Amino acid sequence: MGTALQRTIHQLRSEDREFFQIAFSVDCVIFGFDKNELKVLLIKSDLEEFNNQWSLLGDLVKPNENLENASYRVLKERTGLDDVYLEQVYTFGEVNRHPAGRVISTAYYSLINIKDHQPKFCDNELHWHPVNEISTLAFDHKTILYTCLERLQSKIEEHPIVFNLLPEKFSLRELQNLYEAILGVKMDRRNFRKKFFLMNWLEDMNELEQDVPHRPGKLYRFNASRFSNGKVKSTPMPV
Amino acid sequence: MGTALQRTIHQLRSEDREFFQIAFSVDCVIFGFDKNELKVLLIKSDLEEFNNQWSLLGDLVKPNENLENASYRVLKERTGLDDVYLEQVYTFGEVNRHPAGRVISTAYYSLINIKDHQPKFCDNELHWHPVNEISTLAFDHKTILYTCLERLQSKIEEHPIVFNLLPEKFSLRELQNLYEAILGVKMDRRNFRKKFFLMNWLEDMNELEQDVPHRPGKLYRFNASRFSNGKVKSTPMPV
DNA sequence: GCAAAAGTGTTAGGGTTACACCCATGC
DNA sequence: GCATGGGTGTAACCCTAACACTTTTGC
Repeated sequence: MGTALQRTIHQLRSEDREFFQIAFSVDCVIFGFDKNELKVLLIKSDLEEFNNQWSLLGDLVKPNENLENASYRVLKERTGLDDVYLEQVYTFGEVNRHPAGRVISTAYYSLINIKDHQPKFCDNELHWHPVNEISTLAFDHKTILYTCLERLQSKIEEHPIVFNLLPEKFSLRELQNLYEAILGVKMDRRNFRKKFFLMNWLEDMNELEQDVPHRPGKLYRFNASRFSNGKVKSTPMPV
Repeated sequence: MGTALQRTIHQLRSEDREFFQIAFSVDCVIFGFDKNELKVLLIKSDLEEFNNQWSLLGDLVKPNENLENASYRVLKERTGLDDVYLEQVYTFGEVNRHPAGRVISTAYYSLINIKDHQPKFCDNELHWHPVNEISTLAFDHKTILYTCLERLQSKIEEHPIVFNLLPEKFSLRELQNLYEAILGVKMDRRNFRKKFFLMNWLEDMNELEQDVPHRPGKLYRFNASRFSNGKVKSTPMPV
């Protein structure tokens, strides 16, 4: 199956060990939202050490490629998407975190809209897993996943990034379901609506949901110009 | 001056370029507090490319050393201190950030108490610089410094870490001056006292300041047990 | 008409902010 | 006694959280 450098980092086998002094990789926690669940895109590991466990998508960083570009490349190769939201979270550098040798890895998370892009990779070894139902992952990927999830949770409290997980037009109910899925809490519907309208992040499309078995809700889209005009609340603690 | 691997990463010269495919380093933003100013510990760069500019303290990560240990080692070698507060912030991986070749670097910041430890390194090329008076630094170290400062600013809003910058016993005035120096804002004295006593992080030592030309203030120390018992306020946004 | 979710306002409580006077000490 | 900063309380405001009924649509 080619040389070590032709494999993705998580396919490297113990017999590749001689190639490494310190290798450097990126791992992408690719979040999606579907059926009211937060999901993460995983790939089957073919390392014997990890016996068919699932792992995050990652790859070695090339000598002439910066970290963010490496993450975009992984995303592009695996999902066909560019122009996605991407944020660096943390770098994992434990000596024995990879069985094939020393691999330091920087974790990024990205937010993509499953509905518009799922067909592009439904036929390979990738799979969307509900974040809540994941018990084990290969390597230290469970730690990486939860570190990224915590970052996402705190990020959405002040920044309008969840829109990257939704179709262009969405109802307030969908938006609230998404917040509830990410934060793992239930929220009050009236307060949620009030807060979002106060934030001034939404633009009313003057359209209604279609094909719902109940009163249809209004559709909105994220209005980036309103956000860049508006100020993000900052609380200059501690007093 | 020895081989490339014997030099610290920021002393590497262009003629060392051949050694690199990708090298990996840590950079430490070492914060201190003195004379009501937030300071950072810097070292003179001897790269000709950077013509005597100041730079952060850093070093290459060894193949059998994890990232945090590498940071502790830099701190120990340079300041004689271990057991300091240390937090990873961000990894900087631009292709051309180091003139000697490709160096990816993970930034950590640490908080140390200048007053108790300054004598240990007053005689070498290290110097404490007021953060507010820094105009340029070697490499991308100014970006690294400000990234770490922003992390510190948000961190102290919810976590009791500033005590690492103070002597064991301190007055509320000193504590407030420290918060003001880090956050770059003025705060109301009465509200500051009220909030801190509510937080329940402080233990009254029943001692007073000495040798001050005015009414002496009470001395306190941080009470870790109170903190671990107490809950940190969390605001489950966005609603 | 019935089920299901959309849409809508008010109130109480808690936290934050703004603000002024007396007190203790050194000189 | 005077200069300096320590120590203290209250009131207004804002934000958050809790809470129930009517409306619209599909079936």
